[in-house]
Amino acid sequence: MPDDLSEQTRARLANLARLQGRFPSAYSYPRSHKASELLQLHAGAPAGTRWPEELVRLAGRLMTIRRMGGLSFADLQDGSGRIQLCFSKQETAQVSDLEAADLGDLIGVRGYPFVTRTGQLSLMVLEWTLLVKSLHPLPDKFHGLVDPELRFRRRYLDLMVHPEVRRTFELRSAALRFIRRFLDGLGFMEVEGPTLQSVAGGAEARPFMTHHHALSRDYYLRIALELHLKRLLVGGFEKVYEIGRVYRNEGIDLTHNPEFTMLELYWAYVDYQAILELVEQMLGDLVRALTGSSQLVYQGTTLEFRAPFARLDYLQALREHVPGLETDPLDLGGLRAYCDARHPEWQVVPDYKLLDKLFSRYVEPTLIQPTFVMDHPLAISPLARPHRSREGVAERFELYTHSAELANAFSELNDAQDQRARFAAQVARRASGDEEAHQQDEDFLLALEYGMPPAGGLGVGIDRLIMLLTDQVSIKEVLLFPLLRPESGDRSDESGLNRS
RNA sequence: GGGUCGUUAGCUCAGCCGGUAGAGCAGCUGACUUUUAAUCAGUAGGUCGUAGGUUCGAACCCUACACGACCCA
Repeated sequence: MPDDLSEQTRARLANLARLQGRFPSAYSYPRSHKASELLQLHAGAPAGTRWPEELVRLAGRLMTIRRMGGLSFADLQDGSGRIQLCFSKQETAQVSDLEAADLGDLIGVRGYPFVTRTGQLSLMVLEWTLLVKSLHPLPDKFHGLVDPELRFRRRYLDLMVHPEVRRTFELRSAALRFIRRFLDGLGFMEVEGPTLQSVAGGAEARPFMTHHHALSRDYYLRIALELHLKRLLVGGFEKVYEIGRVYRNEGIDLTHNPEFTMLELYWAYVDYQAILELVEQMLGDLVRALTGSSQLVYQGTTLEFRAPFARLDYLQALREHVPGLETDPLDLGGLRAYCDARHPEWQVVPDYKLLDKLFSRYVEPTLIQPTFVMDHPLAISPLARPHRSREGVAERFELYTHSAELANAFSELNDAQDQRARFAAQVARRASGDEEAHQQDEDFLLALEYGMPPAGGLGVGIDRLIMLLTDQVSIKEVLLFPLLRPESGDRSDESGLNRS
């Protein structure tokens, strides 16, 4: 045995050696019930009841043991919940083996249900077996795992000891399942675009770069799903969606993780009004499916998801909320002058980004209840179609809730020549140092030149949506494995088991 | 990128004005047949994030770095 093993691991290995002869290594353990099923089965039975004929088998992790000489109680946790086990010298010869059991061990038990004096449904164990030894102590059984860094680095421990964390991810899964079912029900087809792309387009963001050795060239990880889904519209698929990871090379904070999940959908022969109605219905139904009502409480604020959601014109909102703004927001010169006077700290911000700056600063904080912000300036909507009856704006909307953007949609630009001109403007921005501006994507333009049907499209940040649904403030709480820097220094792990 | 705070036993945390390290849980030994944060008695366990510096003496003061949390850009 290596010397650098912790005292606790050493004790567990000794216990393992003691049990190994008695319990052959298990490859399976047929279970008759899950913990919660058994609890439900006998819910409400009076204290003292026993079902000695009813032999059941459970398997799970030993979370606590309370030894009292000839009688011991323990809690067994499986995927469904926890149930109390009882080991009595009168009922099983294996009480002494229990001395070599450690918290965290996975065990299988056979026994019969009964209700204790205090009314707790428990399993009287007649026979138990070790399925695998846990070589490390569990986190504090009362306080759990508090250190956020440890929680994310060893998410398995977090999940093991915090049922509410488990519930967050179950809810995430349920929400995604709901969305897929909803879209499938409308006749949408789920597709998968490439994550390795020679041009990373569809959004304004810095991409990650990687290298393909056999092809001897660099590729980007995708920053959006958009441009390939639109190629599918050209190809004749009329209702497609993708739920997938995108990667953006930017900082990490409460609402940003470098990889996150987007939903994008494209629907041929409709405009953004149809998409708006779809969003309204999908989110309304989703909230109802998960909470049982049209309301959601997020950070103490009750959000009402009953249709119709509020509508707010983008330019109108700027005029109303930006103090002292006299000029037309579309007049970039006037905007520059205003900002120079009022926000000198934005002098390095390019003119075309001032709209967004002002919107974030003055309008977003007011958008608490679900609100569709309508018809954004064309200058900040390079993939959206110009508004059919208004100058300078696009047929576009974003849905805001609790001051956060949840969805972004437009009538998709399908004029190849206009798109080419928009890209050219983006490339000029790039040349002037804006690393987030779009790159020219000739391959995409070629597709557009074959003719993409008029269409509505939608993007939804799934992680932000899940945060809202699970009342979480940090995106790390809705990602199973958020990105962290590698731990510093020579990480000779505390068990030494991974080293030889 | 800037600022603030944090990092002490496997986990959760104390540690005063700088005087040489503490508790609870977990572990180990023992008692205990209705406990459920079991209880009781005993016991072992520490590169105090890392590297420097100041000092007779540093977990504590100073500097740099690493990782994390929060705030700002």
